[in-house]
Amino acid sequence: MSSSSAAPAAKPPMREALVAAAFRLFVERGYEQTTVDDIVALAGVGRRSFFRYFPSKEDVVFPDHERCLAEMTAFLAAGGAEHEPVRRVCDAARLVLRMYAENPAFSVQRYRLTKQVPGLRAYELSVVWRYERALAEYLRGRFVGLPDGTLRADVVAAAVVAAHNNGLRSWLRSDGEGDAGAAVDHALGHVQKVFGRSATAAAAPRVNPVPIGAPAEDPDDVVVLACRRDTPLWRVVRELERAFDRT
Amino acid sequence: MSSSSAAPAAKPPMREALVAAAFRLFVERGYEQTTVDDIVALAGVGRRSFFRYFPSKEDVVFPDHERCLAEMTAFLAAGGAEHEPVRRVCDAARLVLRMYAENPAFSVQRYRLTKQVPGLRAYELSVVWRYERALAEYLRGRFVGLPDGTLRADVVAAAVVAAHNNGLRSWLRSDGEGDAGAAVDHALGHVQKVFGRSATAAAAPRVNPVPIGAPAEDPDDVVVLACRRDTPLWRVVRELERAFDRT
DNA sequence: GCTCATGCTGCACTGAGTGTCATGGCATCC
DNA sequence: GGATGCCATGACACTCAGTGCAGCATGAGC
Repeated sequence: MSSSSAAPAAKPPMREALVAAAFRLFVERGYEQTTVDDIVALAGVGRRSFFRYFPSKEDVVFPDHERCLAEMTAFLAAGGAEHEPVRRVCDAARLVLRMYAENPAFSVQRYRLTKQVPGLRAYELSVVWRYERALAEYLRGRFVGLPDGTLRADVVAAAVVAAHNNGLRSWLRSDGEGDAGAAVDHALGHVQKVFGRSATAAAAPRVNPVPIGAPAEDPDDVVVLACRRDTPLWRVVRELERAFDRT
Repeated sequence: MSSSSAAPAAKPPMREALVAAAFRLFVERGYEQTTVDDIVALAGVGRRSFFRYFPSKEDVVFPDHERCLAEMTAFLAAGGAEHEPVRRVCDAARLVLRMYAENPAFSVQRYRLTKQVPGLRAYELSVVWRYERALAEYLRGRFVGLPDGTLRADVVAAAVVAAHNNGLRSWLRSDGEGDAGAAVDHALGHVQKVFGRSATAAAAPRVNPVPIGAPAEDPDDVVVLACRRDTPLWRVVRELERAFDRT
């Protein structure tokens, strides 16, 4: 009855069987106390088959990150120059959150595992690093020509990943009860406030002649005036007036 | 003749002998092509002694990070509330750079190794992660009470680490020829411009009553006034005057 | 029925990492 | 000076992750 007609479905269930067996044992007796032989014994398959589906014991804990990374890469490659770069990478980060939110129970279990097993933490870091590199590469392309383009790309990518993880972890700590999307949106919104569009102005420590009276196409848009603290007051006022006159 | 009188010196040179032997073999025939038995054979010691000095084969590639991490932790713990938080973590990051710059040739060799051996890259990521956590913990303490304090701490820590690594890597790519300090200073300066002190104001879209006329203890210090773009001009001026009056 | 391909299994092997015990130097104490 | 205890090292055996290889099943195509 299980017609294997549809193309992308009906893959061999051995992968899922191995993941299920592995997590049962990991939760029961711990990751390091579980050998690969234990896993394949419980799954009822040969030991060699395990390493056919997972290149290492750690990989069975993160069975879907490879797919998600491919999705993110495709998402970034698809977006042309019509999107604002920082917003684009924030949206890309939300793809990762979506993957976590699809299986809250699984994600929470995995979070507890990675929190206490150093080897898994290291593995997770290498996964996160690949996400961050994907974001940074995209931003480097978008920032090409800007002064310190690669530096800004790296910094923004790191900030986005940190914010995403901050929101994600607070959701995971709540055992997947709260609203994952809201937590991450809030965190990413913070980063967008700091870097989105105004980052250019904030990085240049001189009076910024942006027309303040212009119509507010983005209500959250801000104008930044920066000066050295010892600037004479009359100069601040004069530069302000000059900026206002440009309107 | 080698009087072992001084307390902190004359430690067993076996550690250094193992590092030297390991690196000779790593650069000669590659990291994965070198077994621990090869290393101890070249160093002329027993295999068990290797794991007495290094908990894993990877650790021999990063023999001084543990010490550097301890230094950073101490540095952050020593600094009271009199230092500006973002500047403080930037200075802490410079401790890592100093460690790299002490042995340029060694650092460049290690860089080439970690660049092409995935296992070493993963290990390095876990080391960097511990630095980042140290910075973030410090910042969380300094940002306590601020809205989104932990989020800001995580984001700033990630940005500082990313900037530091950006500068460090560009120096390593130049085979340690250029000025490492200048590269990292430039990168960290970028982050300080974005987050330093003004981060609070930039993140909160309201007038920030920082006393502008105060003496400039730091000539690079900046004051940021942020407001929504559709704020009436008279309100901007009034808030400015009010801020100035606080001096 | 034969064959070829594919996927699974068992087996043997390498190499990292650990526990345990014996040895041998070295300082101390009597 | 000799006995004692400590500590660093070394030697051996063991577990377990990961890999290469060879055999064996099943299922499709001719």
